[in-house]
Amino acid sequence: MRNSNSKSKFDFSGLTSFETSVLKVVWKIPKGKVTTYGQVAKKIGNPKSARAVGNALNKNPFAPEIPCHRVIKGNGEVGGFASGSKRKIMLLKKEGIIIIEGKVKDFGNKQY
DNA sequence: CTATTGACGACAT
DNA sequence: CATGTCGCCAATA
Repeated sequence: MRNSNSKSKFDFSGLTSFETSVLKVVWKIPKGKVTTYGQVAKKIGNPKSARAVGNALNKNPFAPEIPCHRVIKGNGEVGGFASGSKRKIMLLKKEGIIIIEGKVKDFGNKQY
C-alpha cells in the first residue's frame, strides 16, 4: 500500500511477522507499567522466544514511539537498550517507575 | 544449508 | 545472592 490512508499507526512494511507481533504487544503496555521479554514471547505464542523478542526490539523500527523501554528482564533487571540501559532507566523513572541498582522496585506489582 | 550473534530464561552450584 | 551452563528462538553473514 504505502498510501496516506493507512489504517495502522505504524508502517510494518519490510518487517517480519514475528517483529510485527512483538511491536503490537509492546505498544499495548500502559504508561507506568512494565512487562518482560518472556511475557511478550508468551503473548505472541512462543514462551521460549524471549531472546528473539529482544532482538526484534533491538531493531526498533519506531524507536521513541513504541514503549520498548517498558520491556525488561524476567528477574526484575532493566535489561538492555539500543541507546544504552542508562537511557532506558531514565525513561522508566520519568513514567513513575523507580529503579534501584538497575532493578525495578515493586517489580511484581508493576507488571502488566 | 550451516555458523554466529543477541535488549533472555531456567536451573545448578 | 552471585556466577556459570544449557537451552530456545529469530535474524543475519
